[in-house]
Amino acid sequence: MSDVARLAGVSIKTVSRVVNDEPAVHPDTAERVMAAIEQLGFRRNLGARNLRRGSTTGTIGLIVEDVGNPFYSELNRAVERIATSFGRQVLTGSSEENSDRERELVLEFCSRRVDGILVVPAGMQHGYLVPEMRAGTPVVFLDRPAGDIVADTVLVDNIGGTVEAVAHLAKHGHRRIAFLADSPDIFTAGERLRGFREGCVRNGIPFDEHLVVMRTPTAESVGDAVRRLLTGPNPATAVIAGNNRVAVHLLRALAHAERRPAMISFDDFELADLLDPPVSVIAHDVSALGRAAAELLFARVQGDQSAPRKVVLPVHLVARGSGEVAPS
Amino acid sequence: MSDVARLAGVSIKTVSRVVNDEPAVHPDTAERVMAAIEQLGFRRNLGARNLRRGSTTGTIGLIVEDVGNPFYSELNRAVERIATSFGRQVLTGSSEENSDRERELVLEFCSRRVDGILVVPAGMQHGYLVPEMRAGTPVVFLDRPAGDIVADTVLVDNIGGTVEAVAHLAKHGHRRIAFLADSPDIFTAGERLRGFREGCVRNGIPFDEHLVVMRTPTAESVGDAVRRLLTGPNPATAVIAGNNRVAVHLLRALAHAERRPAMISFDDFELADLLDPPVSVIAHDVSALGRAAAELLFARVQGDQSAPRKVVLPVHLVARGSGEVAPS
DNA sequence: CGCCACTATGACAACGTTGTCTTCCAGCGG
DNA sequence: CCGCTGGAAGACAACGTTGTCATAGTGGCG
Repeated sequence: MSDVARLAGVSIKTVSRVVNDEPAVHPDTAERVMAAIEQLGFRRNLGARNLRRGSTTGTIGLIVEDVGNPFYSELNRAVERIATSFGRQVLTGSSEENSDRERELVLEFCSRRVDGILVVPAGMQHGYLVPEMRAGTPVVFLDRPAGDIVADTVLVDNIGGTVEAVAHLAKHGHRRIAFLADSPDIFTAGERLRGFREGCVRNGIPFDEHLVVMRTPTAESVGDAVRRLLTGPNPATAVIAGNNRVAVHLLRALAHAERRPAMISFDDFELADLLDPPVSVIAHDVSALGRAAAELLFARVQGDQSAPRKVVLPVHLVARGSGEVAPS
Repeated sequence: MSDVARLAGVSIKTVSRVVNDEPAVHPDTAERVMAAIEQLGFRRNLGARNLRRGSTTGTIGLIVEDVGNPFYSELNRAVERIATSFGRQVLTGSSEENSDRERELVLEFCSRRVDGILVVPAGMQHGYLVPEMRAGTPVVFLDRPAGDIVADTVLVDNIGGTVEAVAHLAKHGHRRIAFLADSPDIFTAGERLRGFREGCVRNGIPFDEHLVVMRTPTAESVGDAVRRLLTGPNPATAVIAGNNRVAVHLLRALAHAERRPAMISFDDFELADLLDPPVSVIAHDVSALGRAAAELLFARVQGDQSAPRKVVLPVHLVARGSGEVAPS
């Protein structure tokens, strides 16, 4: 800036006035300054500006499990849209389902003085956030709640959705329904399991823990589960996939099976409708999830001091065929 | 920091020494300072630190068309991995295929003094980048080249891949091959069209521009194209989809068609192998694309001054069935 | 002609850090 | 007892901005 000032023959303050479109600058002077800016390729340093003004940095942080997972990237996009509408930029990070990494990312974002943080938490302990939140950084949890603190949270109806899935399969005659989900450490997986139990109870289906497999979904883990649950003397006739990753691995494992069970996936996913048979899903609006969380965050950023809110978004069953197969 | 200093009964500089793990601080003093930091929830302001030290901000910018598109989110993830390994954070932004928005994002990132920028350019004019690059912000273009400046670029072999697709279809007897791609303004779409022409020439297929449709892919635009190209007296017997978005819309448009053409998609996509028939694709390693670009960027960040590089990554045909259908 | 109001500009401090230099004090050898 | 060394800590300036206040010039009005 001082280079610009020297070149334009004005003081540094006048340059500041010009870049900030302040009035009270003579048009000729402004012209000279602009020319100097152009010539030197000057660009004001936002970091210094924010420091001096004590203003917000105009950034928010978003932490998800994996920005490459279509579910989270859709979330990311929805958040970005809202952020853009509020003139903010988004710092993203993948926690890789590791609570240490989550913590590291959050604290790093706080050091950067983001205006707020959206987090799909990996861990169950969030005490480390208390000083940050007290210091004025709003935090909104999405898809999963905070472990041990009260904070704004936006979730989907995990239990209700899974209950509905069980009911749907029961209606089509299934009595042996398998439940394949991610590790029970993950909130959504645990809740969906609860919904699964509840659904069994409500539909008079005896809950059989041998039909439940909860592990980080990989081709191997899901393949193993499929072999175990769907063969033998008393196999499952239907499967509920606890999330989109499980569903994809499940589909691949079933691709060459001689007998395919009925199937319902929690989470919709691209092309589910074009498979053969099309995959029935418990769908929810991922964009709405991101939007709701981001809007809540910006309300906080703008000073909303009301009590922490908990929002639960609805889910709905989309019957496409795979869940309507009768047991054989 | 001065609050911490006051509480610990030391000078502000000593606090600085403690938070920076500098030696020459008495253990007892350090203890007192740490306690004060804990008690006050102090977190050092990275912005101020970077300003004072004149160091880099530890962030890079990534601009893609749409962070929600699985192709770009995979790219994003690969970039994030490299960035993390270099201790950097990633600011992301979606240009929405709008060159003004691209420019805005780039300049905003520059104002924030990112250490470097990765961009999948939307526009063809990048003169605005010259001052920024001269000022020392490295920029690497990925998936598409810069319009009118020389800069590091990482691409995939668009032409070669499409030539291969045509050859494959020709080998299975197709002579009327349609080419459906995104708007010709987009570099990759244009290159793939060139590959398509070249493939036709090499295989003795007369190039028929009526079989080429290049428009932003939506359900409508692709649906229209399908109706036009695949019905009538002399329909196409095979289709090449110019990218993953076109492919998805194409599949949906073909879902209920009585006669399905052979099909090959440029870009692999999730579940392509599980459709019926499985979709043959021109695959390339999206993660490798992001990795290569990010590694090149960090080489520049660390002072590599060599001439701008242009990297072209290979592609390969994955035959799964949809491209091996004989013409009817 | 003197005073005022107003416009255009600049000097200076401060934002939260950290690098440099200085100060203070204890311990030690001569 | 003196001077020297080295460890511990502080004073101060500076990073690139901008808010506040001061200053210089200009034109109008009584």
